[in-house]
Amino acid sequence: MAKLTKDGVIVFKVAVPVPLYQVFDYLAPQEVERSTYAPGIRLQVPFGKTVKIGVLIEVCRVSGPLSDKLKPVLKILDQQPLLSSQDLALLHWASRYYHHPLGDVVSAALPAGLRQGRPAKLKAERYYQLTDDGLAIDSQLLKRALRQYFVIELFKQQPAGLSEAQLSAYTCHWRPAVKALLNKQLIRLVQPVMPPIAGIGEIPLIANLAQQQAIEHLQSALGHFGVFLLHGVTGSGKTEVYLQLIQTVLERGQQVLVLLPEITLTPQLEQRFKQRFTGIEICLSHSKLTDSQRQNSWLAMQQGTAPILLGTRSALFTPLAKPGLIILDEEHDASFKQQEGFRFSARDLAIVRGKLLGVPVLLGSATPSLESLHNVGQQRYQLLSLPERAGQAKQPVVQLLDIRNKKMHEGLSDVLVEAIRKSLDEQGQVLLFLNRRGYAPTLICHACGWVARCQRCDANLVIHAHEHLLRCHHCAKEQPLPQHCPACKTGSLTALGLGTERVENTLLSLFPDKNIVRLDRDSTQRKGRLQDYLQQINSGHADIILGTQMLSKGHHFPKVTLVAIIDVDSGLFSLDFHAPEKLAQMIVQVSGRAGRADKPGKVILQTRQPEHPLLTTLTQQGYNEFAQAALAERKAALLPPYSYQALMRAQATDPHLPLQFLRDVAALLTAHQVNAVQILGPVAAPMAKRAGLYRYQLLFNSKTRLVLHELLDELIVKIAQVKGRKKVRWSLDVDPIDLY
DNA sequence: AGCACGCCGACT
DNA sequence: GTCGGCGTGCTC
Repeated sequence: MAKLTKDGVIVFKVAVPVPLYQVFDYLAPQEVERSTYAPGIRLQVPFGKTVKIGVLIEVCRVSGPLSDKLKPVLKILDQQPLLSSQDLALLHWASRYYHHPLGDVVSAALPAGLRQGRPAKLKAERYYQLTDDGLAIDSQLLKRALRQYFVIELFKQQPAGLSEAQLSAYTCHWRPAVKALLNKQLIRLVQPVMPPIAGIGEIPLIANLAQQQAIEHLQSALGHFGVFLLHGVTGSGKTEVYLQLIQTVLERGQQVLVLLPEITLTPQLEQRFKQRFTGIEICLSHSKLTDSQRQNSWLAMQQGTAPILLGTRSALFTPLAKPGLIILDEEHDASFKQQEGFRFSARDLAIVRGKLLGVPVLLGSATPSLESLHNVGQQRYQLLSLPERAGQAKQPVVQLLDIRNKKMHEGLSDVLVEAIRKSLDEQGQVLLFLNRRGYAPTLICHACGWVARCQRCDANLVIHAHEHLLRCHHCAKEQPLPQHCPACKTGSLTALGLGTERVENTLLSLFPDKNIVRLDRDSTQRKGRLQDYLQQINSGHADIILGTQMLSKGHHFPKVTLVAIIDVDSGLFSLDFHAPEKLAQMIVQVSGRAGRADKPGKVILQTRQPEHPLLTTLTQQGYNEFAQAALAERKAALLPPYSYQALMRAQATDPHLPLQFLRDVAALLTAHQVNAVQILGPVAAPMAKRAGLYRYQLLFNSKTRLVLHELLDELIVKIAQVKGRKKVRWSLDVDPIDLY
């Protein structure tokens, strides 16, 4: 097998999708032209007894003796690189930083189809045009089929024809209408001849002074790397800053990558983009799309045929033919961190990517993460503030409501009930927040104290009264709601605590003539249900809106005048040092739903801890003061961002195995490392058993990033020596955000 | 992660 | 005597 020629042999270094910390060498096919050797192309290679699709990382000319293990590449799948050298540099960086195998990292960057070796062809766009009949027809005749009417009107405005992507940009659900019109021979399929229409739809809003300053500052920053934190209170018009800046980038002929926490939860933002950039193709990439839709968005950006991509965290890796700007909205949101497998932070990698591409990165939030604020303090990021609400809207008034020794109606104090009544009398909408779905979190026997526990998790089962069942919120296991206590057979069972279902019942009896909408994962599971409810809320049909976390993300409810957080205390006592930050962000985000338009808003926080410093600082002095205080605490305790952490987790059905594994791992550390880096554990995870698996963890906390990463590098190599490594599932989480 | 090789229990 | 259990080791 070994070859040695006068000029040497060409060897390909290939990233293969296996969890191994190395690249693999292959003999290059002799017949291929030099031009196809570029890194970033996909290759089919033999791997063990199977065949895999890998990505070419490096081309080497080797003239010495070769290892006889080398096998030849089977097939070259791309003529042009799918990933540019900057894309590959980002993946390399991520692989090193997160100590994750490069092959896996490369896989995460490719859409499923390309990963499986399918051709990198953008699906040919179909174009449609009016026929002579279609041109002549009086569209009023189609009024009975509204979609068809709307579509034919569109075609009349665009006599040159429309592509599928353009139709999608104008309207959704156009396919059945187009099919019907084709059948009626009012439109026909034509050869793609048209360039995409470039025109700005909706006219930009008039920006206020702060917005204008932010826009101008950002416009002047285009063309080179820089990180900007746009801190805009809810309703201050961050989106308008994005839109006007994007317009400038498009005019420069460049592309924009916009990352959102959960795009399915922000249809309003997508709508605003479509309205503003009418007729411009806006690509989407999120988990609700099919693989082929995501692949098409990926290729359209990679080839430069589309200018804007809106996507969730994995869209970060989408190649950009003409990169101009990266925007990451709601940068504080935890869903930018992948929580399994390759545990990357899309926010942190966006900054690395911006640097590699030489483009600005814009982070936006009403409640910036402590890390980002710290980076502003370190002058690594530039702060742009939008301190006031756009238009007429006023900041809401926040009240801490002490409910100790107060009369309660299933979690709602008299004072709160009166406030709700008053707001409803004044024709305002009321929004109630309770971050616990189901009827009640605990089912307990009044006679013997038995509690309904999940058999597979260290957790109580939650009562879901409408469905007559008990459900575990950690493993999704369900069982029927028992009628009698399974332990003592005689005792009566009592529901302990509050969930949204229970509060909904209370509200129904307190306000029988009001329309109450409950928004949580249970009530919105059916497709289209969420849209339905949002429609009811925005049309003013809903009087009281009750919901969980869902309410704090992205939705704007302009008619809401009162917001209440029913149980703010439940967030005050977590072990995780990130908890206060998350609670403060939640409170501010939920509060931001109040009084967005002309009506002033009021926010009530029910608490039995009215003196708690987090609550008093936040409500009396605001988020910035809270953040500075929280950062001071982190600094005193030497916690991130003043230290650097990594968490190794291990789990197995037998509790002994992960514990022993992590002990063996800890034993691999040198005396020097044990001195330099704080090592906590191994200990059982806060929820030691979950879905039948016992979980343990080992935490590393280091004053310097370099020392931590050197330790992890050595550890990863040495883990190969640990006997029990195959009997557990282990993972390494760099910069963990929940220590569970 | 796959996949094969390898050494110990209940079956046609 | 075999079929198959999953422990261990390797993949250019």
